[in-house]
Amino acid sequence: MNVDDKNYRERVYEIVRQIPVGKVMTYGQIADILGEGYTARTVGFVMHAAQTESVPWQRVINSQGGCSTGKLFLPYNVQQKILEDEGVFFNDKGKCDLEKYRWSPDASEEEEIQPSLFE
DNA sequence: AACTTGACGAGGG
DNA sequence: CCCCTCGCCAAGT
Repeated sequence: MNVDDKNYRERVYEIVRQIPVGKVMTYGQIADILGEGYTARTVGFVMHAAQTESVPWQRVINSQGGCSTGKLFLPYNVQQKILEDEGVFFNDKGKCDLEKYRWSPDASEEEEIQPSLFE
């Protein structure tokens, strides 16, 4: 039952570690995968400490397609810079096209083999 | 044990 | 389309 305690963070890290280069996920998206009881705020809180957990924390952005790193911790758009370096394009407003870069774990996790792909 | 904070998000103006 | 408000939850004081 209490499989969670503080292990829900591990679940977050596991999910984030699966995000491929050039793709991103939103806090709310991850919270939704964790299940009921978890919200985007919680995921954001976890990600705050993710930098020391060897996870591609930069691939998690807000639902608006921008980086919420808050300009108070990092010099400035460090996260955006890294993502741009990974191939994610941001417009002059600091937003990227989620429809294009959003990634879902079950999309390539559970469907690891696609028979009809060779049709 | 209560109050405050924060890498969020949806909705209304 | 931008801005403000309110709701949500875990952690730190």
